[in-house]
Amino acid sequence: MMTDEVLWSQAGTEKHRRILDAALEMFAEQGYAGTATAEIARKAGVSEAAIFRHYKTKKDLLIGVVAPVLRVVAPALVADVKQIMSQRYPDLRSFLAVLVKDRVGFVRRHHRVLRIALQELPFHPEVRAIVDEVFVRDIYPHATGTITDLQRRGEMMELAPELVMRTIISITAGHAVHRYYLRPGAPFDEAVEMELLVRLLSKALGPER
Amino acid sequence: MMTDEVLWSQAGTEKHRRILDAALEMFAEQGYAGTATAEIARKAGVSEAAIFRHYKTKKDLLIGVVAPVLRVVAPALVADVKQIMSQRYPDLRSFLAVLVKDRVGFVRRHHRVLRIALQELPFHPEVRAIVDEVFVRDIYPHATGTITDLQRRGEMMELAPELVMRTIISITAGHAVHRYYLRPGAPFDEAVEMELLVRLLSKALGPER
Amino acid sequence: MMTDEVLWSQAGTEKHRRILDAALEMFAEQGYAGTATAEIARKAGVSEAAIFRHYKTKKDLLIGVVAPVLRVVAPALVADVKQIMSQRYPDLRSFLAVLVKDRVGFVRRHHRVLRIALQELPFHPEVRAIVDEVFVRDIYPHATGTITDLQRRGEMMELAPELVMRTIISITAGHAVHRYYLRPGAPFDEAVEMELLVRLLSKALGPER
Amino acid sequence: MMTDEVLWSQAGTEKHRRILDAALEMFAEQGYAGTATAEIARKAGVSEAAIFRHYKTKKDLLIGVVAPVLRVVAPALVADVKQIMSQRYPDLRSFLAVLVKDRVGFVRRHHRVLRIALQELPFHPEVRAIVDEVFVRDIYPHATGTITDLQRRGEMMELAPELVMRTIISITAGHAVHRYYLRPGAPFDEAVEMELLVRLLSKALGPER
DNA sequence: GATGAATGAGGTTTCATTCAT
DNA sequence: GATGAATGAAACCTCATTCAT
Repeated sequence: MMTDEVLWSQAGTEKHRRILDAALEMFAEQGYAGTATAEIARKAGVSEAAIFRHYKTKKDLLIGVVAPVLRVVAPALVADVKQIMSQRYPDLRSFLAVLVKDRVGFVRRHHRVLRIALQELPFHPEVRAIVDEVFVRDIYPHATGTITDLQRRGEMMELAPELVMRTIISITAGHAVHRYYLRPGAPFDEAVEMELLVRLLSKALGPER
Repeated sequence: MMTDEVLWSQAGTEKHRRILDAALEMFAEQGYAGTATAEIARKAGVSEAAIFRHYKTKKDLLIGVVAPVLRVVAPALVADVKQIMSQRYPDLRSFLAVLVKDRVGFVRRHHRVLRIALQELPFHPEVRAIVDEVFVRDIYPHATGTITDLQRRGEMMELAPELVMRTIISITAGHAVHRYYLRPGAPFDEAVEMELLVRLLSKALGPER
Repeated sequence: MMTDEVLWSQAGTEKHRRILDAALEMFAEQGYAGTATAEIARKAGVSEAAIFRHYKTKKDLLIGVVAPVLRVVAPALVADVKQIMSQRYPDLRSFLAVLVKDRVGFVRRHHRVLRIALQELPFHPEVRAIVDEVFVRDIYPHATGTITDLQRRGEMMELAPELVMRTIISITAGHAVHRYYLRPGAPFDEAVEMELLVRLLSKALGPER
Repeated sequence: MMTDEVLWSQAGTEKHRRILDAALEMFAEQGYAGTATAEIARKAGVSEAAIFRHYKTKKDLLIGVVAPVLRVVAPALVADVKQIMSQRYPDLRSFLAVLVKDRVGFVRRHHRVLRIALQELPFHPEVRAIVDEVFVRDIYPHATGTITDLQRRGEMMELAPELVMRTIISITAGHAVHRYYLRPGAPFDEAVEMELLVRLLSKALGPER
């Protein structure tokens, strides 16, 4: 089960990796502005100066934590989606089953980075730019094609692709926010929850009677 | 149309009100940790010391900004919901139409306080406590009754009330997040969006075929 | 005998004045880059934060130390010079006697600020700008008039006023540099030195045989 | 035309030379305290560690930059002066012509090192020691001899040799300061300026009428 | 012999909070 | 009651210097 820490491809040294791990955890827990570089250094077991050797500023460190996941990992997963999309499914439900499973897994693996990205989105133009870029360039175009295809085949209601995406994201994210943000630590059965998400989305987005 | 600033019932003096207005705006824009008390004082046109006359600490000020809306206003609106719920509707759709309109209006009026509450939720137990309290005490019980009633009448699919609520909140919040958080300033037609929300929720939550 | 410290007209409070005094002394002794704000604070007997309450940055403090003398005091002395210039002297020598005495006194009173100004001149455009401004606007024009007048009366050799000034300044400054910079603390007789300066300048600038 | 960089006789390797060149330039431009060793390393195209292989401390590097010029080059030029002095001149003016030309050339070739030496003089006893040593041991004795000789021959006014030297240095340095320090980059005609210096010095130091 | 990584000490600046006036 | 001044603590960041590789 790949976790965020595995993908510090930029980090050459062991200490560099520890810095990124610590920053990831602290930023997710306390927010960017609420985390002191000294705390990160302490948690990483390095000197503060070591942080600033790798990142000129604290904000560069934030970018260094958030960017890899959004820029390196997201597109990789988009490839999965493309592969998912390129296949034929007997119906909308089977398609959603595969898609939702993939997305839920993505969120599970990267929920801390995603939390940071969302939390800092309104405060840092740089973070917003990365999110925009990934969505507009990598995700949106492919999704549009698949959605219109499903609609042409009568499997999905007529609705602007953008709104279809927003609906899928809303329901999936609602689940994620509840799980990781509002009730962290609460027990839950991922398979059951996923089955529910698929059911709700199938009904909501299925063709109108 | 009532706005956040109107409800500083606690604020006796003009200055006190200006402090709360300034804090509301800065906390929403820059986050709690990213806002200096000096900035708030400057924006409010008062001395920093004036802030600390009314609030012992900066965190007290945060509570002073967030609590009124969640504690005073939310229950007031719950009363509306109760009234909404107590009526009989020809079908699920008409019910959702009224409910969604009410909720969307609430978010429109208080979106800055809501943003602060959500942003600071994970960092301040005090804020989380308020949100929990309002939900568990005021909203959840009433909603449960109404939902089971609708299900008994065959208007709504069988699903734990908590999950029904989460679905309604997810889709409504997804809309709000998009509007106020991801694309602030983008033009949009509230009536059309609300109609869409109702349509999607009707389909998602309607009885299974 | 007025000293630098007297002219902190900008300093409202006792502590503010102590900050400027300490900064003046430390900058003169150790240079701008070689002086820590903590040292200044300690010497002034205030907290470091107090410094940054009055001056946004360390460089602003430098300007705050240098500017008053160059901008407020220099023009005041220029007025003296103007008055000196407007009188008639029996010969070049008596004129130079008055002028040199005035200048030497100025340097004696403000040698620390002048030292700072000269030391930091090449590193800070702001300091250079002030020096340029004072010279070009206040000193150069008046001096030009007087010099050409003396030349018309046959008391002074023919030479571009700018070069006359540079000669006067060179010899006077050479004396000052020796006294305050190269051999600080060495005993010396100001009256004798001044008499020598006048003698050399009279000969150098007198009409050619 | 020899420049500073040529005389790094101590520098065995190419890298060592590049370090000294870079240090010379940065110290002259930004001052010793205002220059980081990292900047020097970057400009020299070597690692910071390389600097500390050659010089134990940053201050040692300063000495390594300043000392060669003052200790190795200055005496060499003193030899020239000695040779200049040992000749007979028809009058003071021709003597000064040769001397001034020599000195002005020296300053032109080494103005950056001289600037550093002057700038750092008050902050580093080591630098002061070198300057003192060169003056007291190499330059002063020879100059004294020559000056008294000229005075015995009636070519020069009666004045303590030290003061004669200070006068020559003041006027020459005034010219240099103007050229390299106050108005760097301004166009000027060295021959004309030198002629002026000789004229002024001849008049100032000539026998009294 | 050279370097990239690392760091302790210290740099400037900001912050929430207090207090004399 | 309100404020301008003040501050201790801590923020982010830089520096000269060392050391494992």
